[in-house]
Amino acid sequence: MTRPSSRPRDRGIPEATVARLPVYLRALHGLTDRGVPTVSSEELAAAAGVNSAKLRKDLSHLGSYGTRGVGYDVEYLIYQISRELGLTQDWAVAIVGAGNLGRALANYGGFVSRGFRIAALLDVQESLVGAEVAGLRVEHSDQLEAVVRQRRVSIGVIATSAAGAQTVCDRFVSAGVTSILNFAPVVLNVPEGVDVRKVDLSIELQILAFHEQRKAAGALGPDWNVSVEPPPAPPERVGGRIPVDAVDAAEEEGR
Amino acid sequence: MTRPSSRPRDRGIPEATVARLPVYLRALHGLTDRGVPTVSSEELAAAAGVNSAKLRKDLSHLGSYGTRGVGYDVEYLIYQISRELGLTQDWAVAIVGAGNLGRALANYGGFVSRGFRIAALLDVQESLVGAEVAGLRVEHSDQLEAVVRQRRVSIGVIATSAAGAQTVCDRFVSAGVTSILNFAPVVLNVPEGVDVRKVDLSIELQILAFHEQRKAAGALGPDWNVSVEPPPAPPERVGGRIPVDAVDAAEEEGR
DNA sequence: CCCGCTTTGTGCGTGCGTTCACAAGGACAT
DNA sequence: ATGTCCTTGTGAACGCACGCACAAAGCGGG
Repeated sequence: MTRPSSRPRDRGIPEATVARLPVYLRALHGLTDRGVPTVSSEELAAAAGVNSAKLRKDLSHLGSYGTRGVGYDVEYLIYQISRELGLTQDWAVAIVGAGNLGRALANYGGFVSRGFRIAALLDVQESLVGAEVAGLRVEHSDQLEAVVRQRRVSIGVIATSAAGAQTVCDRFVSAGVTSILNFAPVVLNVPEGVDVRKVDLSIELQILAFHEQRKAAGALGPDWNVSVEPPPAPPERVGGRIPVDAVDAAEEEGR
Repeated sequence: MTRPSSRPRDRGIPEATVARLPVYLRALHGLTDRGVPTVSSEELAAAAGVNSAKLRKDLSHLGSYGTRGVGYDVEYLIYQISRELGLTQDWAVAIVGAGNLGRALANYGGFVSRGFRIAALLDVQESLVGAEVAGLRVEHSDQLEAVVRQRRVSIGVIATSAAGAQTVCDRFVSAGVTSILNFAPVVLNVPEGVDVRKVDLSIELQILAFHEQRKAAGALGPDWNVSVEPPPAPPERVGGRIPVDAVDAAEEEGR
């Protein structure tokens, strides 16, 4: 302790910690709803599904907001975490893509309750423009730049198909958006200084499948999954840069 | 190298690697669509948005499937990764919750194209039962256990509200599901041996807000965000278990 | 057959994240 | 005022992950 006060000693909060703060916040909100005034690291950790030592270390990065022998004041801790995450101000969010996912996002209550305000819902498809979703009128994507500037949008959400995502991203960036949440299954290219977070629904399923397979594999012995289908063409190399039309080595029908 | 062959030398693949394999897979599919037969680690890494050394190390965990001086055979690598992830078999998935999110998931093409088959879409709400979504008839949640057993469901997706999530989870588990993908904003309690992956839309936004705030903070100097609203009641402790009405010690305003 | 070019596969150093275990500190009872 | 009890905050050890940089290995040309 170099500082006498209980201020965040260091502005560098580990990424891993930042990612968990919202979880703690949610658990704390649950506690206030139940009228709990004070919570120990052990209890809060259980509610958040983490190790209590990890929780304490995480919280210690924001400052010394607990009372030894007692625990943390729930209300106070909520405020401190919210402030650290920047949730004490409200953030204007624009969602591009009013398909199933875009509509689901617009209707998602978790946004509004955390200081996020859906400033616009945009789509290219004419038939969707003008429709009302979650109290919002769907606007045409042409309006993207105008909307971002006029409504002070600082976070862009991409809920389009993979094909259109990069274009939307570029337009967000050139309009001044520096934080983007991407649901499209593509790797976005952005300049330095722009943050992109990715949520890929199918990736999560694939990770689950991997573990599920492994559980099953244990019961069946190793190598149980080789050749469930004919192993498609082992390396089968022929020339250095074979042109596309060189489809001579047909081999067996791969997969 | 202890093994002469090019089989996965070690069955322990790092989690971080597993999480990236689906990304590589997607990039590889993009390459086949463009007719590219062979790819170097440098190119593939660029397409996947990672470091090329990391990519090579990741792939080395599955075995030695590249050719030095040439690169990787796209088709072959796709097969190997797919097999490792368990995508060569098809997985029956049940989605509970036919709200906006549930419907979005059912319509999401990324599932089917990766070996996942939506076996059922369930909801408690009577008004939704019977509706057709993505070629599926919405069934009542009562059917959960029956559906899981009869259709060999091995992965459960929870797209309900926070309130119902734990119940649905418990029912999945007791019906024998050991892999769960949770979209509800709660920490699920599951027994040993059950894998849960969590996707929380609002957490991602909160992480973005944190970084966005930090960018803005740099320009405004430190402490710019203190007291944008009155700092709510510093610890204000009095007794061990103070009733809500005990509000006396104001202290100095802590922070 | 040999040589040089290209790209893989990996040994190794470094840094981050997690966990243990305990000293420091505050509250309450006596 | 003092001692006991409880919980925080953190020093230190450990383990995983990342990235550099290079040796090993295949390919094509001469």
